[in-house]
Amino acid sequence: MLTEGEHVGLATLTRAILKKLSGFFDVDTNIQAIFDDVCKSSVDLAANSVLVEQSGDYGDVFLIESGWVVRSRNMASGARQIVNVALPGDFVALNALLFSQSDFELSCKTDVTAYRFASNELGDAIGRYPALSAALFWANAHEESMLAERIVSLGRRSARARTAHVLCEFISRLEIVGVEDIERLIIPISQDDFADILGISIVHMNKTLRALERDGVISFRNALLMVMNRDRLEAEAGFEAGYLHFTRRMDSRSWRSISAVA
Amino acid sequence: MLTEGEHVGLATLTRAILKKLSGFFDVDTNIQAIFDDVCKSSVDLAANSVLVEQSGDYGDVFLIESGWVVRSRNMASGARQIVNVALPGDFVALNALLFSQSDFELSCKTDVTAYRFASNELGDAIGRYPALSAALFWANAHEESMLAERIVSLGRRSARARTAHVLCEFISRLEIVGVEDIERLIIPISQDDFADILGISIVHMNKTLRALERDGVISFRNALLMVMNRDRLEAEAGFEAGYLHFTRRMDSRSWRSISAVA
DNA sequence: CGCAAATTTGAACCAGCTCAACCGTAGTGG
DNA sequence: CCACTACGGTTGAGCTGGTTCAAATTTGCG
Repeated sequence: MLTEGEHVGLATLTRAILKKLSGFFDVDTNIQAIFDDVCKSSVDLAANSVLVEQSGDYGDVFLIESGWVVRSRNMASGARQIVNVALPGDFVALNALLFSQSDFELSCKTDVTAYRFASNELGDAIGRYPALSAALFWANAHEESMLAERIVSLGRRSARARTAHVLCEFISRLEIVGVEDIERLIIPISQDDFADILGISIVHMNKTLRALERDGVISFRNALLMVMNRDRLEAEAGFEAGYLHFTRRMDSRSWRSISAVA
Repeated sequence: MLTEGEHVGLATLTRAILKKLSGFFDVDTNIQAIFDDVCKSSVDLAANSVLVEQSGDYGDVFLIESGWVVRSRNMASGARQIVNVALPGDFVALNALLFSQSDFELSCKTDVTAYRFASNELGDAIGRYPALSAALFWANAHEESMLAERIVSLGRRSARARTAHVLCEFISRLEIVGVEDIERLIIPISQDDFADILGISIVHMNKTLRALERDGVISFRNALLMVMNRDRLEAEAGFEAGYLHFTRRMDSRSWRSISAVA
C-alpha cells in the first residue's frame, strides 16, 4: 500500500497532526505527502466563536493546527460540563461523518487555525489514502482514552488530584505537538472553564489552584502555567502518561497493516 | 461494493450486534451474511472471570452476544471506577487492534458468550468486508458518546440524577438489542458496582436507590429493576436518548458510502 | 445449615458548594 | 484622561450532599 518513505524526526515535521501521530506511528515522507495533499482548505476562527451549536447540525470536520477548542454540554439548570479539550493535532467534529446532529457545543477558546473537510470529502480522501484511516482510527482511540481517564478523575479523584491530573495531561499533550518551554506554558483556559472541565465550582477551583501554588507545586495566573515541581504534580495526580498512547509502538510494517484494516 | 440485500425486521435478527446496528443502519441480508461468516469462533466466559488484567496485555477482541462485561480502573487508594459497561452487541477490547497494553481491567459480571477475534484476523475480515469497518466506526462513536454522557453525569448531575440516568441508559440499550419485558428488567450489577459506575459511595448508592423506590419511581432489588414511572425517571435524569444514536439515519446508500470510507 | 457476600440503616463528619462581598484589569465612551 | 462597566479572579462564612465508620440484617450459595 505504501512505498518506503524517508523517516523524519519530530523537529522537522510542520503540521501538528504529524507531530502527534509521530508519537505513536512511524511518520515518514509518504505520510507527510498525504497530509500535504489532504489539508488544503484552511480556515481561521476567532476566539469565542462557536463551531457547532448544541442541538445544532454538524457541518464539516476540522483538524486543528493551532488554538484550543472545547466541547461542552449546557444543561437546563444553567450548569455546564466541558467534555474534552481539543488541541493542535486533534480532530474535531469527527462525528459529522456519521451523525447529523450534535449533543454538544464546540467553541473556540482562542483564535484557531484548522483544516476543514466536508465529510464526504474526507471519505474520498480515506478511499485514496488508506493510511488516513489508520490515523483516524488511532485518533479515535486516543480521544476515547482521554474520556475514560476523565471519568476516573471525576468519579474517584479529589478536586486537587483532578486539577493536577488535567494539568499533567495538558503538559504531555502540548509536549508531543512540540511546544517548547514546558516550564512556562500558556493555557488559554479560564478558571471558570477549568471548573467546568473538572466538575467543581469556580470558587473551589480557585481555592485549589491557590493551594497548589502555596504548596510550591504549580503557579497558574493569567493563563500562564508554571510548574515548580513536576514530580510532585504527577504524584498528586496519580498521573500515568500511558493512556495518551504517545509511546511509539507502530513501525512502518504495522502502520501498513493497520492501514489495510481500518 | 454491496449488492442489494433483502431488508429484514429487528425481530428476525439473531445476533445482538445486528439488532444493535439495525438501530442506526439499514441491516439487510448481506450484512447478516457477513457476520455469519465472521462470527465463527465463539467462547463462553464464566461470571467473575477477568478478560483483560489492568496493566496486562491485550489479547483478542470480543463481540458480546450475551452477558455483561465491565471495564474498570483499580486505583492505588483501593478505590475503583467503572468506566463503561458492555452489553450484548458491544465490542470489547477493540483497543487491542492498536495498543498492546491495557489501562483497565475487563471483567465479566455474568456468564458471557462472545465471538472472539485475533486482532490480525479482524483486520483481514475488514479487508474482505468494508461494511464491517462502518460497523466498527459506528461502534466507536457510540461508545464515545456514552463516555461523554457519563462525564456530564459525573461532573454535573446529583447522585440521584446520575442513578436515574444510567438506568435510563441501560433500559434503552437493552431495548435495542431486543430484551422484552422492559418493566421487569434483569440488571446483573450489584449496588457496589453501581456506586463505582456513578462515582459515589456504596452507602449513598443504597440510600439513593431506596429513596427512588420510596418515591415510586423505580424498584431495584436482587438484580431486578422495575420501573414504576418511566416518565418521571427520564425527567429526573434529564435523559435525552439521542446520544445513543439509535435513531436510524443510515439507509443502504449511506451505509455503502460509509463502508467505503472507514 | 452455615459461611461469605451484599444490603441496609443510623450517626458523625467533611469536601466542596453557595452566597456574598471585594479586587484588579481592560476596555469604552464622554 | 477619567468615569464607568464588565469580566475574571479572590476570599470568608456558613451550609449540605455525600462520605466514613460501625453495626445489624438479608441473601446467595456450597
